[in-house]
Amino acid sequence: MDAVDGKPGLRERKKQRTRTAISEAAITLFLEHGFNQVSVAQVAEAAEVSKRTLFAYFPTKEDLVVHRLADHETEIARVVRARPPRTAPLTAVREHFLQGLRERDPITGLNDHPQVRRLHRMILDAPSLVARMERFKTGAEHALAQALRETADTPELTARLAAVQIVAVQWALAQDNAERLAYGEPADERYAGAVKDAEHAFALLENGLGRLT
Amino acid sequence: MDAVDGKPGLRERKKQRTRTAISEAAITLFLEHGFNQVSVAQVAEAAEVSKRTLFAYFPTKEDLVVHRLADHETEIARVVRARPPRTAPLTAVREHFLQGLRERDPITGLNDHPQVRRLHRMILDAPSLVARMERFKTGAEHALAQALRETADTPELTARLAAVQIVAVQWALAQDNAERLAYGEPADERYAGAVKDAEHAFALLENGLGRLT
DNA sequence: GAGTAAAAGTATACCCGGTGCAGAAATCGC
DNA sequence: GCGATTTCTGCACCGGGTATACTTTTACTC
Repeated sequence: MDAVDGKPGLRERKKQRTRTAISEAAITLFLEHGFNQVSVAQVAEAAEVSKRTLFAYFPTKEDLVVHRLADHETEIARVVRARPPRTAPLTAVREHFLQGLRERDPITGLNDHPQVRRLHRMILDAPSLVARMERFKTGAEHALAQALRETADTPELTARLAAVQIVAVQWALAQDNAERLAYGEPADERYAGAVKDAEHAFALLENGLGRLT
Repeated sequence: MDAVDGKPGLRERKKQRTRTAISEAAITLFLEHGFNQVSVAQVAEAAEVSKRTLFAYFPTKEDLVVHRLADHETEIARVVRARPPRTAPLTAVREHFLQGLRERDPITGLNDHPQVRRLHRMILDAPSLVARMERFKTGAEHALAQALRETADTPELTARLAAVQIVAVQWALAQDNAERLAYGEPADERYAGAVKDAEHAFALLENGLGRLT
């Protein structure tokens, strides 16, 4: 068995296969019966793997779900780093979010595909998953703060403050959208309002809460 | 056994005593050995109560610690509601936070009493407790948003956005202070810097991130 | 291509947080 | 005192997660 083909050896390929097998078995069962209603033992059995092996791939039950979102954790930070020269970080983030709305990126909360909605519902119904998402937010804040420090040489504290505000606002927008779709509003119908709300929110971020009396 | 004394009957008094007995046994053991190193069974034994009874008083292990902070969850909201007429909500929150700094209120992160510091360390060392604190933040956001809606008739979305920003910033300030004290800086020495940072942070909230390039 | 070190997987037993249940014990109201 | 109600308890159980000791599989080398 020469390595004529791609780089990864048999071992790596097998590992990858088991990993996706476990993940897919998990998602399937969780979507069907709910996160709390399915035990990891059942997932392991469905994936034809021992419980111990499952935990070798995913450190906790929650990771079976959230590992798919790991990439988004640093997304805002990447957007800030990759922004065109002489562009304010906030502008870059806003444009990125608006683009997400146009593309119905699930992370904006504006995607009403049944799969996405069911996933959303599943997460909201499981407190431990919600808590895990919060940790995600924290990670995004740290990554963004670092990006701000490094690309806009913002002072330490200012970077942290700006980061937590930006992440919090973006999260709130997404939640608001998702909430409305959960109530049955179609994404295409919500789109205009979502854009207006986003623009309002980013304007608030840019100009501050000073107007509030 | 007449009820010559105060109102609460024997039953209520006993319940209250058991409750504090459990809580204090828990805090003592947790501070001494660490949250994860002590099992609820040990806490129950120390409080001379069955495990089942412990869970009748505190729904989860984490609650043994966090129930003491329950009051702070709605603190910001109360401050906003109780603000003098014609005062901006943000002003009220800022003044309250500055007062907290002066009084070394533990919630500002500027209290270096050994007890407080050990508690802080204990929480940070236990992921499940950190997660629980996040839920606290969420509760504070909701309460504040409602207060803004009701006392400044801020539109729904604006209230939510302002609330998440304010809570996030205040939390970040407290964390920054606590972090520095954890490094050994005395509270009295940190005080001036903490005030300056807080004023900077609230100015940022008021005037927005527009200056950021 | 056989042999072997290293890696991956398994079975089993265990710890801990949390719950259901059935009955004992304490408190209350009269 | 006495019955009704509440509280407490012991025990068995579930599910997530880990330790240990063992077998299987892959990779490397001659």
